[in-house]
Amino acid sequence: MYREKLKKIYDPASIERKWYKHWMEKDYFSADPKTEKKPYTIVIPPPNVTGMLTVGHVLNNTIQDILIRKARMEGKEACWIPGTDHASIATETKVVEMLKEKGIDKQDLSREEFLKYAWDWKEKYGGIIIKQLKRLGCSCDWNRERFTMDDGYTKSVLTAFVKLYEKGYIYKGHRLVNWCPVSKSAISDEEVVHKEKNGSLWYFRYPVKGSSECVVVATTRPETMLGDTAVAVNPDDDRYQHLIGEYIVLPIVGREIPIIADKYVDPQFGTGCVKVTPAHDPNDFQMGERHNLKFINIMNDDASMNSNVPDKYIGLSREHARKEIVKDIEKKGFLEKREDYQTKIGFSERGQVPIEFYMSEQWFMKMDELIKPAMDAVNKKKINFYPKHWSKTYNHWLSNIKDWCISRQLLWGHQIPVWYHKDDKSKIHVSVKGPLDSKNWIRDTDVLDTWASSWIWPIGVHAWPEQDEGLKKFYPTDTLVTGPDIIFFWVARMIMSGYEFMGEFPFKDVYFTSILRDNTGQKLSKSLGNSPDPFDLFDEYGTDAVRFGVMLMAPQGLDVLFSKERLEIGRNFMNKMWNACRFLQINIPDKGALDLEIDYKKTDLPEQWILSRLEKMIGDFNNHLDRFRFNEAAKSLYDFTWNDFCDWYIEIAKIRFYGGNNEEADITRSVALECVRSVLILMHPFAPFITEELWSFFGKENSNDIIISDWKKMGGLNNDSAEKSMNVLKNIVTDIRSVRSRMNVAPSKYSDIVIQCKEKDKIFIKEHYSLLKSLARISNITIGGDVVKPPNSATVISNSMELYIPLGGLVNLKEEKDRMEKRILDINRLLSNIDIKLSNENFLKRAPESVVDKEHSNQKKLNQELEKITKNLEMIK
RNA sequence: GGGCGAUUAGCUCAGUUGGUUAGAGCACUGCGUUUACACCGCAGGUGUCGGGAGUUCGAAUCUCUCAUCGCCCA
Repeated sequence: MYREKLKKIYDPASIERKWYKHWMEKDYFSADPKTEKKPYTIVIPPPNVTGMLTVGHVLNNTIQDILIRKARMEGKEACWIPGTDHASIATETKVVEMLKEKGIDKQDLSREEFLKYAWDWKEKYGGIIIKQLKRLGCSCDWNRERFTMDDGYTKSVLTAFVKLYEKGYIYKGHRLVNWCPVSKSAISDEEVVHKEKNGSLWYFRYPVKGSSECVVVATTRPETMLGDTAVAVNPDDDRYQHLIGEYIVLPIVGREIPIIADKYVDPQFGTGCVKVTPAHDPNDFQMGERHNLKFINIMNDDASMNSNVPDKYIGLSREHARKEIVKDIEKKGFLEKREDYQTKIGFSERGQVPIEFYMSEQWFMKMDELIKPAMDAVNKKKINFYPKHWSKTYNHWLSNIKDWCISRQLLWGHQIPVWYHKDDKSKIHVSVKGPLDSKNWIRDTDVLDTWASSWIWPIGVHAWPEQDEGLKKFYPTDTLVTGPDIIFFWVARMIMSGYEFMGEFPFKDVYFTSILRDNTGQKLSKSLGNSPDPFDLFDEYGTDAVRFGVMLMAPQGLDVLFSKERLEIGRNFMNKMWNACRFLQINIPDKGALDLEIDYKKTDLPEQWILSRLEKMIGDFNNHLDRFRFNEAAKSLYDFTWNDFCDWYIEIAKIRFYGGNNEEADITRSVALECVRSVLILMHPFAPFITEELWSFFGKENSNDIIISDWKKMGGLNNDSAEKSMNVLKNIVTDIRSVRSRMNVAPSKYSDIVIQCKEKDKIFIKEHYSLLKSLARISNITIGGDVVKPPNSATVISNSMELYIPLGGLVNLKEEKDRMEKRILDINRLLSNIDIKLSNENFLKRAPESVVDKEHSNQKKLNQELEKITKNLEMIK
């Protein structure tokens, strides 16, 4: 059958489009819940719906695609469920900014009006990242694409809320929460980023009422003094005993506040006397509760001063208020001193401004029962982490967990399914559908934390709480691939919700990807502008090359310094593969040759060797993938293909193809085809496009597309003795080339060679004359036990044979001598190390026999070599 | 302060359960355009495996300790 020829130049762009379209048309990606086949499922970590693809996504999604494509080829029902996340704060922030540019203030819009804008925004930008994932080659089941704010998913989220509410796990409380003054919403502990900042510590004198005495308190936040409702000392602190129970007249404000005794106060720190602001500090909050203090909230939701402060400060920003307070305190003589002070400040991850501790009414989720099975899952290895050291971080977080603040004062998200009766606010209704007499009720205005939406992703992508066939077949999933930065936000919480609602953990293995950094060590991120656009990389190198290059550079568990240059290795490899195939194609006659079967009995040493190497590579490759060592799998494939197959076997194949023996040539064809096909199969998950393209040329007649071809496993072609013998030949070839290169013999010239060796070696060498002659560029070989060294010849000892290459005047005796002397030094060093071992009785007694044998045989080999070199060195002297 | 990780060739990094004459890519040097590939081939040089101690017959690999750097949590 006629097949068209491979193009001389490999052009990634055209074949990428072609094959993705083909796969979609053939519907290879969709997963059938009705099949008998064993499922293999992954749910994508849903990217932000309005996000763009980053190099991090490339890494993460390539790994998932590798796992899914491999599973599909292994005959499993591979199901990769894609989708996007509504990313409450991030999206709302963007929409608010967009509105601002249009001159619209969010405050002036109703909920419905704002949501209309937000959905428009989502429609406009929502599809981008999905298109990008397709360009990357992801074989997701696109029929199952989900968005966390779809109706079905929303129903799941609200169901989860209602169930937990009914169980008593969700409650409303008036508490101090982390407050982001930019988004004007509560945020969770995990969304607060602590940063070390240079600040000041101010010491204020607070006058004691009815006395001339003052106490000195220190603070990093002077403006909060407007909300002070006590001063506290340690009950055992002798310095202040007489003041406990007395009152302070708060400067500027004039409020009288008590001096209380509380063990929380560290007498060693500062003056041992602290101001207490219960409405703006978590520790002070607790003291406030213990001592029944007043809670005075001094801020608006944007962190400006509210009407609970003296008139002149009302409306000032916290920064401005701070300056004014310090100025006024100083003016009134209450400022003791100011010191430089390093302090950690919590920043809002999204708003990029310092958070406030702010009193407000919020919804919380109790964690104490939910965490128990979740900890168990990882500790008892029902879920395995790769790399496993993340389980420590996981445990530490879970054992220090506090109740989760799940409400957000935002509009974009899942509105909390709680209704308050218009006539009696204390009457509440909690359900998915809402009250029947809805006109009598008002719904809670808050939305859920995005993570309280996405924590049910593995079940919400199906129709949970309905037990639909998708849920039954594809839950639990098999592997989760995600970044370690969301281990708390998402991974831990999915484990909790999965067990809570399904009684089964949502996945078996969690692979934590590398974090990509630039060459200064900074994390690649869009906001820093140091992340290249993956599309530029695809254009420049080809998508397969980027996928392969990224997989090659990302070892399990370590961060990666990413640079474009490191992708070149991927590109070069694709080019190498392409050209190796082209070579093969040129040398395979059109008719029937593609269906040649290997007859192992007729194979010669190089064939046995390359098949054995292939066999080992297949074993290693599978082994690495089973342990999620993607970089090592890629490396095994690369090494075999380049160093064994291309550098040696193809060169040997040329001898066969051009040698005129058709039977030999056909054996070579069958073996080379086996190698190429195996490599293509294993390589397909890493580089799907080029392998499908090449497979269309090299698959057997009428074979399936590679994407659904059978996976490659070891098949018993291991042959250690062939590998050993072949290594002898390869060493001889390399040694001869090395001599020729050193002596500046032109590569185009052929030389003669004289080999002095034992009879056994002579027989072996004679069998492989043609191979040696061709690979080492030799015209005549003289071989035997009694041959003599020709004059003016260079010498090399290879595998206990002495090789002489007559070179006439070309021999550089000085160089020959230096080289031999250097080698003698090396050998002596190695021998003395061996001597030390072999003269150690404990080594002989305790080391395994094979190790001792190896030392003996090395010793023997080295001694033989030493003897021969010494002899030859004598000859040149 | 607690936890985790890193430190191997000029650079970027592999190195599985202790036994290799410690590897790769890039960079560098020399030669080369032999009909798969210059995104190539052949040949070549480079290391006290961060310091110190310990366990062991044997340590890049295990333990302890110190140093430097990074990340996470308080």
